Amino acid sequence: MSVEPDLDLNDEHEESETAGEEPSSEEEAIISAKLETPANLDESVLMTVLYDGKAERAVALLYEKKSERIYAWYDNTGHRPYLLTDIPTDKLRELPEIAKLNTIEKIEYVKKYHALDDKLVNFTKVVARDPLTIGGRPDSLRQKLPAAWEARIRYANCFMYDRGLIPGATYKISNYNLVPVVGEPPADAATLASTISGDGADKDQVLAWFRVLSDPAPNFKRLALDIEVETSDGKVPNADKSTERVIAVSFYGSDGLKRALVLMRDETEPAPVEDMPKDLEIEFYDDEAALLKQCFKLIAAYPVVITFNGDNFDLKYLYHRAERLGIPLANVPITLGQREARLATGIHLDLYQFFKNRAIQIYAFDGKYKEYGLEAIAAALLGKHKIDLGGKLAHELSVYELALYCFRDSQITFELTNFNDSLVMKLIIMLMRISRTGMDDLTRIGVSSWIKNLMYAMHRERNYLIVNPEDIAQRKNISSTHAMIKGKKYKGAIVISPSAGVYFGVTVLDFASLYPSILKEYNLSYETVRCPHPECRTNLVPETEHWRCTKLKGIASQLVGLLRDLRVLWFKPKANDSQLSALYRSWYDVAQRALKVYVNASYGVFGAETFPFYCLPVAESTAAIARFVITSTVKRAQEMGMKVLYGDTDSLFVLNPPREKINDLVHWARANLKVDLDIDKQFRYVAFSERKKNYFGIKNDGSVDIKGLLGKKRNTPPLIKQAFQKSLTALSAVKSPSDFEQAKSEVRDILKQTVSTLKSRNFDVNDLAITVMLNKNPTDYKKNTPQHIKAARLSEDKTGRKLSSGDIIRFVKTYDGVQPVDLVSTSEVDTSKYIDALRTTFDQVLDAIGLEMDEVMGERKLESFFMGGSA
DNA sequence: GCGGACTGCTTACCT
DNA sequence: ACAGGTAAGCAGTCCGCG
Repeated sequence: MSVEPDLDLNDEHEESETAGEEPSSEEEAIISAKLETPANLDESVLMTVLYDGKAERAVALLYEKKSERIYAWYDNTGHRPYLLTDIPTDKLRELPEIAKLNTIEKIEYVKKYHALDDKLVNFTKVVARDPLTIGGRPDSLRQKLPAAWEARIRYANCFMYDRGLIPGATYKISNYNLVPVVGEPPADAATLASTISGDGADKDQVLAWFRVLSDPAPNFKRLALDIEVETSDGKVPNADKSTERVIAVSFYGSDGLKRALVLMRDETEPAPVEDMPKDLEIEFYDDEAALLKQCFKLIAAYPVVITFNGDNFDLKYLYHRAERLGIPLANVPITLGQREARLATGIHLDLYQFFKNRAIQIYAFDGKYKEYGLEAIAAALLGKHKIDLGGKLAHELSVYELALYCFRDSQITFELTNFNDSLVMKLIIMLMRISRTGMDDLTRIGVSSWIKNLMYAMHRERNYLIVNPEDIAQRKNISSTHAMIKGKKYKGAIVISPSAGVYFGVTVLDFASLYPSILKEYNLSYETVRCPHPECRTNLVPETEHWRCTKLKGIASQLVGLLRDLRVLWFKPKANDSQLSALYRSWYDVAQRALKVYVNASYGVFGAETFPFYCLPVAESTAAIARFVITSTVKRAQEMGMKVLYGDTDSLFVLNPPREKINDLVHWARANLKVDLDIDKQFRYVAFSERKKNYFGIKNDGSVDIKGLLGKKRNTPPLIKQAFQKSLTALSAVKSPSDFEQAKSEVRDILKQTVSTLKSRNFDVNDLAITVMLNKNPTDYKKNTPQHIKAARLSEDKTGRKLSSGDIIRFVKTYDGVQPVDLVSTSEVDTSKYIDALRTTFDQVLDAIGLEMDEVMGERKLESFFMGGSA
């Protein structure tokens, strides 16, 4: 059995400003004829669910573990798209626009729990034959009805939620039916499930989570690919036009495939390069179309294909190039959507999209990479690099050099999914399960959509109405605090001002996942903050006029609480449990990391208008309670005779606290504030200037923690950074107050040395480069022209290469403004600007250790260096 | 015409 | 398109100054 490919116009098109709108999804649902639809299938991972317009049915893509292939399962339950409305069925049938529609299959009453009003409500459910009848066209039902609910959910997702399908989990096909494969939960999980369910969660539900998250993922068969394109005019190749030839395509497969396809251009007798990997197979082609056909054959042979920016470049380019060369579309496994390149034969994973996700960058990888290029990410996570062409372009290489260059990119792209025991693949699978999101979507959408998807699924599971964003806004678009920052909607966290100085023996306490704990313990959710019950109105959140429900447990509160508890009480301890095999430990570690990513974002989304459950009072209450928690704890600590030096949001820096007092404080916080206070770390000493978010601390083992200081910022020139690093090394040797004189004198020497380097111009301009990232395209800076934009424009003029958002600018300050670092000579450098920068960078350290710059530099004021250096 | 006070823009950071 | 808070540098504006 096979299915014709078809373009499905699904739903969700216009009204892009509407919160809760799906990203355009129509084009996604192109299913190829190439996938088999077997009657029976062994254990398989549910990869994604799509809608097949031709078949008019949802289709699940499954990765069978045994055969390592993708199969399709078509819905055989007769599920259909629908929406809800409050118009009674008989009235609805009389409406002319309904009467004349022949794609409506059924109109019936359903009861839904309306959480905002805490009551069961009757709705009319309009079931249609296809998603476009519901939404996605100007004349769709959702546009015609005065009010509609659940009409904006992509059909494939709607189907998934109604069927309770969990992407990433294990299923099989048995006599054409899709059935979950459920493992037994670990024996000791039952006890814990009772504990967690004590908070209002259903015990079976907790056990279901255990089963799903504990099930290890297979090691997916996959193929990484990368292409190189000729660039005759020196411009970046345009993937929408594909006018230039594809000169190389390389592959790296999990099965050991290492191959490069290279186009023969002028060379007749290619000369191999020295250090060619022995197992790299190179195939030469005279005909570009033949090369592409071979490329497509390989792509089609793998269930998962990995690229780095394939959505916007590699696969897009290949598609349009194939079109241009007249390759029949039936031989091209790629289909292009609005925002992604899809494969008819499997799943396309674009790692660029995944790593660019802020939540992944910050929480999963601790901010180890700061730029989103392949080179930067591979360097940070793998310690591997692209081949340095030293300014040459790919098409200027010999065919062997080109093969090697291209191949290295495929290799590191693959390794990004393979390092650390395939951490990235596992993380993706785990996040798919938690967020109820297919692999294709998960890697392309942000956390707010991950959370939205799970929330929708939970609403359907419990027969809650999925309310419209307007329903929430109408009832509670109200704020009662003022943000510190202009343009922000409400007041956030508290930062305690430190007093300048060096403090020996500092313990840092912090509240364990404070915001999620507050959502859980204080019953915060869109329906429980400012709930409809008059009797709850006195249960006020401090500093606000919001009240919290005393009668019912909020759905978001419960969900966040459940995920938090699973992480803290189960997966985190199990990840460190030496009783368990290494395999399970590492899997549990992935689980706890994925849960952390998810749970950490769960507060912020309530303050984001784009989140369909956007509810300012929830975000505001969370922040207000967090302020209450930290201020009360500080007060309590002071009453107990402890000195609190500093604190930021959820942390307290305490001077030499006795162990018993800490224990008392921890118990007090649990009992009175319902939050867990932990010992985070211990410093031999901490040095504060009086700036907030700005200090350094030396741990007992001599390691250094630097926070917020200019010396660690990316836009500080290397010369100054190095001086700063050296000074901190000197300071890290300080063991007691009496060691300070020595360290101070070293800092003094470093500073003098640096000033003299600047003054004598005995530097490399690269060491003076200020590195800044473009957050917009250079043409989009309308309000003013910052220095890095001036430099960027100069650079564009000179090289002819357009710079764009995400690019890095390196520039140097000169006597008449700025210059890109590549275009500047030593004599143009305005050294006084750098002495100023050195001063501000060191002021932050010197303020803390009780020195002054002028004092450090001796009698001669810095200005005199400046006079001597310039003019 | 010029400098100081001010505001706003921009980036990078912290939690 | 998860949030707000802080530091810093620079661009641009307004005002006063006989």
